[in-house]
Amino acid sequence: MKVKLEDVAKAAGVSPTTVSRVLNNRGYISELTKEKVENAIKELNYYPNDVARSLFKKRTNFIGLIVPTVSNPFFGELSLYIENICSSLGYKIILCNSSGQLEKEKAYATMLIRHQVDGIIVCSYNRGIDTYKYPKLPIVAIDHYLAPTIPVVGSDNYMGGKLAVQHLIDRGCRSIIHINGPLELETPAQYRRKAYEDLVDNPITYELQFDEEDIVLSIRKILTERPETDGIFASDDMMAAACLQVARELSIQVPEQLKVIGYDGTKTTRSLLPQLTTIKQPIEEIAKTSVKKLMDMIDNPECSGSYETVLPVQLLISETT
Amino acid sequence: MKVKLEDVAKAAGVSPTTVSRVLNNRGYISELTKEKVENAIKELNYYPNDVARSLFKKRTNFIGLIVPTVSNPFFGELSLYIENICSSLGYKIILCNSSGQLEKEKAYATMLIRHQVDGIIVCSYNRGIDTYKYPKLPIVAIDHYLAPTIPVVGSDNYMGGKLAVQHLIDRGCRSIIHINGPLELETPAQYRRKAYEDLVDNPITYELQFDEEDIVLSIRKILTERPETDGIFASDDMMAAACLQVARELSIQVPEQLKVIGYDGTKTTRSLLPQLTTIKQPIEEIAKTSVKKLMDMIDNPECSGSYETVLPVQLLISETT
DNA sequence: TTTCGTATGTCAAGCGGTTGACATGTTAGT
DNA sequence: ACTAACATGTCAACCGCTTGACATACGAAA
Repeated sequence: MKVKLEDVAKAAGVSPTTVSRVLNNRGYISELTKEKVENAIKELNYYPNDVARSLFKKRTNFIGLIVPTVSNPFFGELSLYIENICSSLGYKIILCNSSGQLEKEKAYATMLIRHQVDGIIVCSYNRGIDTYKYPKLPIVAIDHYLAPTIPVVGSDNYMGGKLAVQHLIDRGCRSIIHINGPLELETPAQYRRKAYEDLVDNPITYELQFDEEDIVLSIRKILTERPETDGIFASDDMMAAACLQVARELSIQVPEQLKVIGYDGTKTTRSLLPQLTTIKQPIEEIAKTSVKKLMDMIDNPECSGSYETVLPVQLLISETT
Repeated sequence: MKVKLEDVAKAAGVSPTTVSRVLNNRGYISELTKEKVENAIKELNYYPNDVARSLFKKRTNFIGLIVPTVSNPFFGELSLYIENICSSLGYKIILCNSSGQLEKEKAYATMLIRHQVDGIIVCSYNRGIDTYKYPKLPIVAIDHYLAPTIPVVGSDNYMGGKLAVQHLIDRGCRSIIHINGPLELETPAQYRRKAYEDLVDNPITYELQFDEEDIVLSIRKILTERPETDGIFASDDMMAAACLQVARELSIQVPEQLKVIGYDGTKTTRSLLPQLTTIKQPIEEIAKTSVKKLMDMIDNPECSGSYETVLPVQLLISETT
């Protein structure tokens, strides 16, 4: 049987209440008693049961984190920062990889509520999940509009798109295309596209819907069909990498014949593919801001605060443009 | 106030016991009652409190996952698979990024025990954390020897090292060095090094201890000091990428003058740096096996099963060798 | 008619810890 | 000697749900 508070009390020769007092630093405790209790805890190898504690306190110190997949460098990095910050604040992360699937995301949201999480950070695709309307559950969305009442933290996507496209134009590109994934529906990321469409005369946007192999396939098709293309603004670095790969296959010289710019600028990308010109998102800032916002909402259930936070992005020029 | 089981009972005009029966599919319930209860649940927007349930059941369905950092593609991918599999089995993941720091890892282990996790999967560096000796807590380690009793799942590191080094030799390298991080102490990954040292006449292993910039710095130093080097076996793809970067800086032609082989072969690396020759670890298999093993231990507290599982690796030849 | 399986209800204990109320005793300060 | 502050204890309620025990009905099969 597991050691419980009562056992500690017996071993220390004090009452359960006293042990609880020591554990929670409440009321009056003499140094002596405190030591006795602490010794008993060590000797019995006692760990307080946080499930019981949570039940009583109605506070679990759990935060749900829903991302499409942590294996993507952007979300991986974001998750790392979010987890680190939360951990330093005494919160724990329940990790959910939704794969961008509505059903999965719904199931995760339900699970999180049942587990009485204190709040949720969502950076996944799907709208209209009623679960998010659960009374006063603090939720922060990263780069996605979930509902009119849910605050959004993200980077300046319009500016990012503008920086990227303007850079391609400055480098002399005349036939620029834009490639993005299926992710960008109803998200602030649509502003990247908006910027592209605002800056370019005959904007052509490709929306690639499938998994990786399909993406390479699609890009090959695009580049073959539109050989005049001399600039690609990809909506993330993985897409940009796929473009570079296809360009190599087709013996298209980058950056001479074709310039490619990505988006995200994660550490991983910068390590593995430092040649890639890209727009760097302030991932750590996004993490900090979302956690801070969430904490505000948790501590202050009514105050809504600013609805949308937009953080600055940065153009990282390298060798693909 | 939150809706509770009792409220549902009232709304449905039945007893709490009956609601619980519907919720848990126990005992006799007529279709009619079931419907009444389910309707009440929907109308009241009721979510059962899993904290209370866990307390009673002494089962949380939580699995702790300790990794150095999910932002590393290898651990990110591993975490994704582990989470997906667990999720499909009704388990939730508590994510812990230890940064390889002993103190952090200890704190995480304690936290997980307090939260009554049903099991822990560890793929972090540190040995000798007493917490892992907590009575009969099911633990599986990935690629790390934590304690004599804790089962280890990993890939065939010796074979991986051998494949890598033999490949370099076959490609004509005569002066091969090995670079690894600080991670490889007391881990099966040391066998990669062992293989290297077994295959090469004058083995020279560099252990890089610091963060990324330092790594690039160190590699630059190494390549400058040992210009005769014509082959590098890096202990992971990130290191290999750093080598490639430095080679470019120093105008060393890869693969003509220098051949580089990495280790891990994650999807991310294969997307961002498809040119890299590397040893591919069976990440999904590692995830599956560890989860399965953990589940066995959870369901079957005594049975220990095989202590070490070794999964096959694969040489992916590309353009850097 | 008896008995069994079905369907529901009431009740109370329990999971492990927290907390407030209240009692009692010890010190120290005035 | 009297009052506070300090130190500890007992007791019971509570967090929300589960479960076993037990009671009560109803219809159907034996």
